[in-house]
Amino acid sequence: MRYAYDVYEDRCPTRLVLDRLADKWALLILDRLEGGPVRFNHLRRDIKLISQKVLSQTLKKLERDGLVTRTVYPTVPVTVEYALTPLGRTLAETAAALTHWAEHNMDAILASQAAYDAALAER
Amino acid sequence: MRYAYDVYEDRCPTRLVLDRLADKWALLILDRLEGGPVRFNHLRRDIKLISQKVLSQTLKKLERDGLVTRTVYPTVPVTVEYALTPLGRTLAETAAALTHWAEHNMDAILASQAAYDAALAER
DNA sequence: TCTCCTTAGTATCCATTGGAAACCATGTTT
DNA sequence: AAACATGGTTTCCAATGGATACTAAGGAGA
Repeated sequence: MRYAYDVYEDRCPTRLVLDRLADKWALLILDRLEGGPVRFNHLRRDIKLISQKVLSQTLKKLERDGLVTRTVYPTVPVTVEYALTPLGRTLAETAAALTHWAEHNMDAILASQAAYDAALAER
Repeated sequence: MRYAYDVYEDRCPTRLVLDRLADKWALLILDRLEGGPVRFNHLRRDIKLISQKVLSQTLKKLERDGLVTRTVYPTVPVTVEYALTPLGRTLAETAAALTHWAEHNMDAILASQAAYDAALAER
């Protein structure tokens, strides 16, 4: 069985989506939201070195795609909570697989990079 | 059980790896190589609209990370074949999950985007 | 022979993106 | 009054991305 969409085709909207998902920050945010709703500055503190601009932009895109909801509570100062939608949750599982793969296979990759660089320097 | 690495930490090398994997083109290339070795120009034709520069750069990074091998055959003109390493194959499965997710959930995302944009225009 | 085609890239240029830092409004605490 | 919290936007510069043209080596066709 085949899908109606094909990521290998330019013009295919999946390209736009893949472009969105294949983003370091988007993956980390989705991963981080899996445990439940999180506030803006909380995300900012958890995901080290993400800038406010990029966090804000990325959340806006994820909200537009229907992966994340944004809820404002009229406290003082205002509280804004981000949470996964059901659709977002299905993606977060896939995203988690990627981040876990990275954590899991880090040693092999570092070793390969060292060997590659050494071989290059030798020439 | 916990890993020795944590993607949420800056300084953690997994950040660099996630940065590499969280790339539209890298995912598409890994996905494409799952079926077996493929030549440079074949990849270029298959992955529509990828530029030669980006394809070349991405393959080089994947090779450095030990995910892809590059084999040169002294034919005329020269043939260069790219293939997944065993490590690369484990990642390709995860990458495939992402591209398939995109193909599978495209309609829901397009609908969400349309609703979001309509609500924005209304205001 | 001259020109075009193939291979797998590199080189160059410009536009878009990314990140660092400053700034904003609002209101509480010190 | 000054500092801190909230959740952002704005500004600026450096880095990245993509389009295009170019390279070298050799084969095929005119």
